[in-house]
Amino acid sequence: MNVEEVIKTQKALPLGGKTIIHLQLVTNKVLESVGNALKPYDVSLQQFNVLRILRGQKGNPANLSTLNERMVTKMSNTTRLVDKLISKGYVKRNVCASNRRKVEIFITNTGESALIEMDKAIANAERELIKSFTSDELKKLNLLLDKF
Amino acid sequence: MNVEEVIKTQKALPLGGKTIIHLQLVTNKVLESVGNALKPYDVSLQQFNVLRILRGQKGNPANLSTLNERMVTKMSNTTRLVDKLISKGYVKRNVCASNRRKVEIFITNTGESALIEMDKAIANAERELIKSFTSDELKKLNLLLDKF
DNA sequence: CAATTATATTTGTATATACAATTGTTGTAA
DNA sequence: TTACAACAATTGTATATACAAATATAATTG
Repeated sequence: MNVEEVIKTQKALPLGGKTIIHLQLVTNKVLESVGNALKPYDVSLQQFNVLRILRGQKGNPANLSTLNERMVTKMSNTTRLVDKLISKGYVKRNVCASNRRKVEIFITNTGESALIEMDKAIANAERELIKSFTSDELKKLNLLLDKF
Repeated sequence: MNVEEVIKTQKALPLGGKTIIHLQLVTNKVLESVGNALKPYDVSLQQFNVLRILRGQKGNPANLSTLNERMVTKMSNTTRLVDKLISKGYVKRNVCASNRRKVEIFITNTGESALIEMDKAIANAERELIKSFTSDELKKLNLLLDKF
């Protein structure tokens, strides 16, 4: 992906600015590809992400603040995101007995099995995205990204 | 920026998936920082981007399709984005005389001087974002991003 | 030259996101 | 024990974005 070509600019961009734009373009591509992979399951990347977090809880419930902390993008209205997952039957929500301010959110069996399918789709999309990288290059890339 | 720490996961992520998440996290940070830099000028990153494209035209008008092609993120409703820039007095729009389907969009003098201020703010934000990088590292990062 | 197709933009609508205000509950200190 | 502050989630509202449909103009073709 050549930045100058994608945004059709004739003059070379300064290195810093180019990097910033480059990151945005690559991330756009990633989000589009991953979003498409999830389309058949009618969930957004955020929703998928929440399902994965809930599975990671291994039966223990998560409350909203926990979800918010662990999501890739914080979005303040996790309530409504969970509402959507509930309406699809993928998660359940109870008021926490010991502290009625909190809620307990669980993934359902339906959610778990749907998630297994989504995992496959996402794995394919990811494999396709990084197909030009060697494992060493990916490591280098992660080390560089760590510097941000 | 340590991915596992940010999303508070205990187990190590697979390299490919980690890279994908890493890119999102870094880009979130970039967008937040750049967005904050533009806040005093009451323009979004997209709007700033359009102003820069128009300046690059050096007096020549741009029509909507040209803008769309050159924007970092395509968004289909460039009309309304331009509406907002017009309401701020930063750009002007005329119907193209030779082809009445097209519009001609120009940056105004007000827009040019505002843009100079925004440039400074963006340059500061970018400098801050990439402060831990050597120029060589930035080059390497761009080469790796090209592989997507 | 009338009808059709292609082009360029605009508009409508649904969904997503950000931010602030509100509600309900719990903890705490006078 | 009654205020008051802190906490957790929810709701309201404005703005942003994505996608499809509609409008207006121009080009093409029989």
